[in-house]
Amino acid sequence: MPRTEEQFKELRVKKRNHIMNSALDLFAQKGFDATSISMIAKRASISKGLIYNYFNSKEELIKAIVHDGFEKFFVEFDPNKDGILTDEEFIYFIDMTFDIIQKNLQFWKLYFMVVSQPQVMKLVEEKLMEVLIPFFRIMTGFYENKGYDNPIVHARLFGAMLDGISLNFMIDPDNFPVEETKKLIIEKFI
Amino acid sequence: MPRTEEQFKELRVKKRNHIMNSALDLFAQKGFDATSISMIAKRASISKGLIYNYFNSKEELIKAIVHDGFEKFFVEFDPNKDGILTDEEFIYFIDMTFDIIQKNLQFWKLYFMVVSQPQVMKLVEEKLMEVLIPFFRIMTGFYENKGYDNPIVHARLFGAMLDGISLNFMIDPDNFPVEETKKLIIEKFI
Amino acid sequence: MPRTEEQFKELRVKKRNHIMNSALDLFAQKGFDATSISMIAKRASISKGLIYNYFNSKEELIKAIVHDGFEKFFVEFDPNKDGILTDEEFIYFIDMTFDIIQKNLQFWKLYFMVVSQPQVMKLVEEKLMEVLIPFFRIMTGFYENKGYDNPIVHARLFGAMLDGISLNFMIDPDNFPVEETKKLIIEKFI
Amino acid sequence: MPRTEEQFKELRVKKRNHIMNSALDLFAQKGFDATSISMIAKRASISKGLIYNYFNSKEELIKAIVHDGFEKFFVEFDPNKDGILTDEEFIYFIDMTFDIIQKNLQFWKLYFMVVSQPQVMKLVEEKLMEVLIPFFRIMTGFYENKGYDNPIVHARLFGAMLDGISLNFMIDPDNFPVEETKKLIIEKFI
DNA sequence: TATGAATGAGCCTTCATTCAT
DNA sequence: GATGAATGAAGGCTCATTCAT
Repeated sequence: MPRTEEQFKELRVKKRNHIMNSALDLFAQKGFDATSISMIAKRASISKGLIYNYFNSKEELIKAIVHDGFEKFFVEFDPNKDGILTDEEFIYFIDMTFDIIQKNLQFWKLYFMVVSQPQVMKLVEEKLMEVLIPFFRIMTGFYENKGYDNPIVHARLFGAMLDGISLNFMIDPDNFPVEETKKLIIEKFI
Repeated sequence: MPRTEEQFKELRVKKRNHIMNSALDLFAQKGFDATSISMIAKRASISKGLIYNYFNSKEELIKAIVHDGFEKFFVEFDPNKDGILTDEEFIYFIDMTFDIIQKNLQFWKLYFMVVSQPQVMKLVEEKLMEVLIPFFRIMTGFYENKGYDNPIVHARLFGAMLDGISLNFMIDPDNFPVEETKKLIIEKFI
Repeated sequence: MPRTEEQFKELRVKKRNHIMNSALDLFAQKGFDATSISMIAKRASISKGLIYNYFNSKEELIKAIVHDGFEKFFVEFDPNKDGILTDEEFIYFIDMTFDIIQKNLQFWKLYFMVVSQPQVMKLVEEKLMEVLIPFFRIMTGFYENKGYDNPIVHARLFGAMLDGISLNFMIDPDNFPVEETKKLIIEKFI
Repeated sequence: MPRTEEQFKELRVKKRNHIMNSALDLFAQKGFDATSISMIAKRASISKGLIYNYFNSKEELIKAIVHDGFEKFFVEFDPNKDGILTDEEFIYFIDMTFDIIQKNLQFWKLYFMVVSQPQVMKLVEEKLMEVLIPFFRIMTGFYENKGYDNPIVHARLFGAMLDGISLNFMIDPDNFPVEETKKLIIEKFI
């Protein structure tokens, strides 16, 4: 009894995700260059060759991981999709951000790795901008609506601070004072 | 008749620095793994082998670069070395920080590369802490003296923000609104 | 459709032996250090990289060769496996020894190379002892049964002489008076 | 006050010997390839360059060591230089041999290393023969005078046994039953 | 005579990628 | 779709030897 095309496709998607997750774990733990295709294959319990059935190269693989990760992040940001952030949404967003980072620690480790390694950054620059530009637009709008005279600088500082916090949180997640930091951010940036 | 010991020593120090500078350029530009010893040799206009006359391994080389860089940074921080930061010193420090980053862009690229690549981070973790711990102690003291009730969280947030700003500045130095950001930081964090 | 596990295994065993034989030839002919992985690959008509698919390092490779060789030797010694050597078995053993050396000249060259190169000896010391200790036990038993008062010294002298003969035979096999030497040994050591 | 030419020459000879001794130690301990010129220089407390002032190459150096060692051995063998060995001289020779080996353990380690490494053997083959041929001539003469019908085989077996004993002694000098072995040799080979 | 910086060839090893099965 | 043997380029590193001083 042959499977339907649908079933095949679903299987492929599942396996593809499985490979990406295995790779993400290793990339985040060891770095891009220090992770070999062999290691990924072993971790995913498949053969080396099969990886090339799903991704054309190691670079395509990390590209796919980063793209996917940002796609997910994008969906969770700006809840009602109107491009406008109210104070309540802003607070909710801060909450969400820590939540997302905590749940996807691996991915954010990868993110910083990518950002600080030019050779890898090139691969994902475009996708990154696709996410960051709307983010800055919304944040700038938020400060504009508050009537600040330099909303762009505010937005950039806020973005930078978020990067910094993520970085620090990621380096030592267990000792980071999450709740108190949230409060302080809200106090200072709203 | 051989050179005097003095002559040899001077030669070594000079050449060592030359190698470190060449390596820093490439590490910052391409990343640690993507930079080969061959490339460093070519950039420094010396033979591959000579590098190993000055550094036992590629890892030792990056270690030396990071150590050196932090040593310099350490000297410029806390101007009067009393471990106490006044408001004026704080403002001066913000100024200095941007200055230092601007002048040593390469080094700070390297710094983020190091922090976000576990395999490299291990090599310099100790030295890094040697610099960061006093920094946090002083910052915590600063907020304590201001009578805030959670000086540690303030200090961490400030540190994180500084990381984030450096990172953003570093990625796109030409379009970063330096002066306005400085003002905003002072306004928000003093 | 991939090969069956069976097919892969057979392939591996065959290729592994092929590599070991190629390596043995060269090690025996040129010495361990003077034989490069490149040379072995060329002799085996495979790529350098493939050798590392079968052996983790050059050291592992020589280790495997020595282990294998001794394993074979061990099987041919002490024919009826009772741990006791009769006069007839002793004579047979002398015969066998020359035979084995003659047939595995390469391997015995390697053996002396190994024994006299500390850095290589370390690698195979354990395996060597695994073979030599039972050999000495049996030889000591042989002289004990003859009622000699210093069977251990007899056994050692016999072993030493065998080493020496092998060494001399190996250096110039064509001019070595095999048959007459056998007779003389039997005459002197029985 | 300039030194006389004589004094210069003596100094050169002394330094040359010093280098050779340092090198011998290391060659015997680590093997020829595993010993670098740098290590020899360090052990001799001189510069790398100076070694090349005394020896044209690493190969020349080991050659000189082996030549020198055999020269010394040759002098101590056949005490009265008449080319004839009496029973007493033979016994004395056995004694001497163990003595010499014990006193020059390093050198004899080197000897076996050399013999079993074709690449090195080539370098000293000629010199070796220069010593071995007279040795065999004398030993053959010894057995001829005793009226044996195969004096050459006797001589070769004796030589081989001496090699074997030296090898075994060298591998584990502390546990070798020197005195008893001497007795046994005399008993069996005279 | 003596030094050690400098070279460059060559070594061991790794790994992304291909391909026959 | 799936396997893993096989390749080949490149990387880090060592070391005999040379040479300016």
